[in-house]
Amino acid sequence: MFQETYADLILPLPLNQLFTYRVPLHLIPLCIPGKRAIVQFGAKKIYSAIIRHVHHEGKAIENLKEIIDIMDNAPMVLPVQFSFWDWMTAYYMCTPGEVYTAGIPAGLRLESNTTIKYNSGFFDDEFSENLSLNRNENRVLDALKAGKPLNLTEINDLLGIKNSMPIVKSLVEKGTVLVEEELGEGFKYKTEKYISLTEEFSTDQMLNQAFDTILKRKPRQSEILEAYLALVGFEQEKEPKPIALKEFLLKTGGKPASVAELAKNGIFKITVRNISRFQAIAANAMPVINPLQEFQHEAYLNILELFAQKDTVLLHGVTSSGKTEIYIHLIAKYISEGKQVFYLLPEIALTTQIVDRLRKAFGNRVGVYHSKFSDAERVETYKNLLGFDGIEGSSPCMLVLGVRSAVFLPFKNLGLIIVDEEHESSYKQINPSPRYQARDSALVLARLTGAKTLLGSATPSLETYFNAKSGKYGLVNLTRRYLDIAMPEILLADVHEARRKKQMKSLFTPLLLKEMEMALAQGEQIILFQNRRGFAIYLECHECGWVPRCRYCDVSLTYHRFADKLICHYCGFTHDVYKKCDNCESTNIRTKGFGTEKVEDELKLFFPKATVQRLDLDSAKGKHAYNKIIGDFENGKTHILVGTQMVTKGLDFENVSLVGVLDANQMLNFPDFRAYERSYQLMAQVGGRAGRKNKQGKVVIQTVSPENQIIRQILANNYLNMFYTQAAERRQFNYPPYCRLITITMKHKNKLILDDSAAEFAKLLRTRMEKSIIGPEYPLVGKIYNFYLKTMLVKLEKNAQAEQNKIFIQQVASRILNHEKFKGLFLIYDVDPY
DNA sequence: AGCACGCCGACT
DNA sequence: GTCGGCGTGCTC
Repeated sequence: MFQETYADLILPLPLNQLFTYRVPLHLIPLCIPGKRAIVQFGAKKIYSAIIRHVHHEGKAIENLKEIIDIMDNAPMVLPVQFSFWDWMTAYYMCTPGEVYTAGIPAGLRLESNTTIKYNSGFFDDEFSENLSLNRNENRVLDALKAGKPLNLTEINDLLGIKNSMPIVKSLVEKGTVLVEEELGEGFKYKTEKYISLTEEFSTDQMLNQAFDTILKRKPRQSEILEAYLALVGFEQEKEPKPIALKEFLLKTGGKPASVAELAKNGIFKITVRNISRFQAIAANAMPVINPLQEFQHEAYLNILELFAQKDTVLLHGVTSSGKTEIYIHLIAKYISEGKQVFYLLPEIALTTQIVDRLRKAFGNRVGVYHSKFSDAERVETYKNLLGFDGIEGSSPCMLVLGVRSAVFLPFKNLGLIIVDEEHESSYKQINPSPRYQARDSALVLARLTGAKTLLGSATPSLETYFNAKSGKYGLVNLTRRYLDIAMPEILLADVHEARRKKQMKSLFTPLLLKEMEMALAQGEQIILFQNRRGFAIYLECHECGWVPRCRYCDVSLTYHRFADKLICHYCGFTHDVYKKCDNCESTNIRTKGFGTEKVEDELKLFFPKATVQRLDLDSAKGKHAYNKIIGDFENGKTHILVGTQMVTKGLDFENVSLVGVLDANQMLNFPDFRAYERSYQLMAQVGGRAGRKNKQGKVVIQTVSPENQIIRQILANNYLNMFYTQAAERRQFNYPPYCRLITITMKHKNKLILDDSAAEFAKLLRTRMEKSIIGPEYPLVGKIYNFYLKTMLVKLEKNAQAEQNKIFIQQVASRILNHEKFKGLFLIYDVDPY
């Protein structure tokens, strides 16, 4: 009996369901889970969707649409990845489509775009009199007649209205324009032309004949042919060797026209090959793996021993203990056993420094997956791992260095995952959904693939260290520094006291100034750390205290000197700098607070001869800006580097003798249960940048509370002490690692409805999770983009059935969302918030 | 997320 | 009247 075939597909949309399509007969043999299918969704949109299940149970829905086409010869998403996707969807309370969007590079996700173009078959002379076009319709038509096709957004911009659909529709009805649905181009191979002898002319005999006849009076072509034969080393009866045209012309100085002539005469064959977008490492580059020092070797053996019993090991090694060297030896071991290694690291730590080091050790087998790479490059890496990148002679990378999103790569033979700087908060994706923790996700990936995981950090997160202490993870300590470089000396500068004695010079204490002068005098470099978070510059009226605020959000606007504008950090709203107070008309308006920009300015006053550079999100925006700043500092062009968190990340500089923390309290006072842990981590990491082979470095911490617990622990370089005191607090107040958190953010345009729905939501949740629900409360910023916000914190007991609880939350949520009274309510889940 | 549809206030 | 904003519902 004939059975209709159906496929459940994942569409790249935030919809909490799969969609069933009919599989037409001719596509049935090709329809395999993991491949992409092209389908129409809704009235016009066309997407590439992932085939999740193929089956014969037709839904009760009439008129199921058919799959238009199936794109791939083999699955793009492997069975293990589907397990991983399913886990992520359930754990982070997101939709399959969101995981698809996050996990597959954009070049592999096709989506149609609506374009509107002038109907050239339409003759306006004949009809224009009968057409009554209004002003907007005329403007659109004129623009289309004069220029290229436009999309809807462009027409919206052109007219300055939000929805130009009705206008386009009217124009279509009048026959003046055409609407086309175009599928995006997606990934394209980078190609290169190659030349070789045609088969016909692949023998001595034929070549001689060619020289004597066809090329007799063609000296240019003869030269080219001779040059080719000399270059490739012609051998009788052997396959003719192709050579890249570009390379050939460069080496021989020949003209492309002569080559073309030879091809026309049937002697040369020109082929087009797909080539890699990544620069090849010279074939003769010998792998360099430095031997380990004895204490490092011990740790290495220790890790391997623990891997025999545990799936996860934490390598807790002080800064400059040479963790990377140990990683390299582990990678070499796994690769030699034919296993792939995935090296996960934070965005900012993935620098040329580390890539070069690993390339030196592992040559061409290293793949890099970074957000600064173009999408085409990411597609290439993705396909390379699948084993069909279409590039001759390439094989799947054995080592992949990647950032957060690399956890989605299709490893086929994974043996080891290394998570470097494991404590880094940037492993957590905040927006958009899925709000996943890449370190935690990597652990799940390891479990699913049977790989081992090594977590590495000088300042492990409380969660990880807790797991190591409890025996869930193996623990290896590295307490010595490479070449026994001394730990830096840490000095406290009491800002409070300096203020009292009127000794503060702008942002600097006398101690920090003195140390800076000394370092500069000896030709040494300085890093200054100022975490601007929550402390940006804003304007204030000195007469009445008025502060400019965002029109849409409940926050004050911050001043950006670079753009000379006031900007809302939440919605991006910008406003010109106020010259006059909006409240009292006074012109006495000043800036308050300080960030890295201000520090940079002040430094120029105090140290006019020193070169100062700034490293933060603003200054490192461009593709190469970051590398330039780091490079300048590395080779000594810059004397003082001022930066935010970015300066703390895994960079090693030879000549830095002094690190200054400008305001430790700003971090300590941040309203978050992780503020102390973070402050410790940041200060320990940035402090670790100080010190050189033969000289002890210095760290100066400016603070108003020198007796603060964390400051004391930093001073004593006592991570363990920090761990125990912080863990005790977490236990007392029931925070991770003693429980799991979920924050639920509710959004509505109407404040009253928001309050009502939030109260109702909390009430329903409390029926089953009485003690676990905190709030709802207004967050620090109570209104963003004209939406009022309320948050609720869910604390799940460590051993509670987390999955059951999440399902319960979602059930309650759908009741609330479907409630007539609460229309227009949005919910955002953040599981394990950071 | 798009996109269609329908309601409603504010202009020519 | 009609234009354009905005809320609501649906997508195999």
